[in-house]
Amino acid sequence: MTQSRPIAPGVPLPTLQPRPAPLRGDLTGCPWHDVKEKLREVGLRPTRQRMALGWILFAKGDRHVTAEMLFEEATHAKVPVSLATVYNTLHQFTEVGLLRQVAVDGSKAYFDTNNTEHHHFFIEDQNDLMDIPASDVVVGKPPIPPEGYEIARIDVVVRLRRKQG
Amino acid sequence: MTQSRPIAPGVPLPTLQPRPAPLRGDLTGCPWHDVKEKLREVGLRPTRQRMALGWILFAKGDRHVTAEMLFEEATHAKVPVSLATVYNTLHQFTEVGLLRQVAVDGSKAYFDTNNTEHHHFFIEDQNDLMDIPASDVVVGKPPIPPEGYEIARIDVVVRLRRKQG
DNA sequence: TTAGATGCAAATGGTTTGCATGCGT
DNA sequence: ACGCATGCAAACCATTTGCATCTAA
Repeated sequence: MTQSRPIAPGVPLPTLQPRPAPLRGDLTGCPWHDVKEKLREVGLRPTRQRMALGWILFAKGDRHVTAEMLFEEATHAKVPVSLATVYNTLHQFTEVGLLRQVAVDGSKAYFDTNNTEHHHFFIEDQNDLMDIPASDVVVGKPPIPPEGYEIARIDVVVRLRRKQG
Repeated sequence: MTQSRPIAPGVPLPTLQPRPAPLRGDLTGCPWHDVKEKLREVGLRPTRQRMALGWILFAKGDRHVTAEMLFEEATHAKVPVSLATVYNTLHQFTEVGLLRQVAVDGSKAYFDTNNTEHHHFFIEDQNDLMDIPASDVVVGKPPIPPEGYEIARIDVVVRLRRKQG
């Protein structure tokens, strides 16, 4: 990461009208249509590459990806996408709350498709991220922020190392 | 940050003999001698630039610095140091437990002179870090790591934003 | 004397940007 | 058609590295 782009705080929920009820009839279970709808809901035009990236990201359940990983997957999937677009898309998705950027400090930026309240294990030797069930880490009493500030988010990263290296 | 260097886990304490008793007589309170001793204790040769950087870092109480900040301070203090040496020194200090690298994900790496158990506020707009008193955030029950792994460290970053931007 | 430190500049590598071209609405 | 999206390549910037020169022990 090179420039300081604030990690999307909380969830700056959709600017567009949230569908009143998610009754999707026969579209249910069709990832492709789900992605299209997801994009519409947040006001992003469902272009070919956004659809493809969204499909890769959200079809397989919770994931932690770097730009490079996503780019590679897209390429393998024969989806023509440039790395710049992958970066753009990841950031746009993050801005609208579809993704969450995880601060592990490593050299790369990680994006998490799970935008619910939860924290992470980080395996240092492998640069590998995994979710910790929300129930498993309890942040006791949140600290009182200084005057004029409020808590945007609390990140907990539990760093793991191999037992007795 | 460009390459993935694992954040120094726990505190890989000194390789050298820890002084049996810190009875320092008239040296007490002299930051310069303290730094020299600190370096000796961890087995680092007290060179001119390490002394100077150590003095800048540790004389003023708890601090959070980036390589650039430390470099600038040293330069202002008329201490001839190259940026590369600042990086080297920061990492060496971190390896021996004199510093602690903080993962805020930002574009830069932060180093904290407070290596005791504590967590951080991070003010997103200002890229500013501050300590949270250890008592103020309670990580309830630490999560159970996967088989074969143990917890190296738990990092908690409380991200702050200005109230009602 | 000599292993370890330092400085400089060049290389690295993730990420961003500028601008011409493409595509969804 | 209009304007956002995309691709490419160059720019960026924090950090690292190679190597020749110094310096603490």
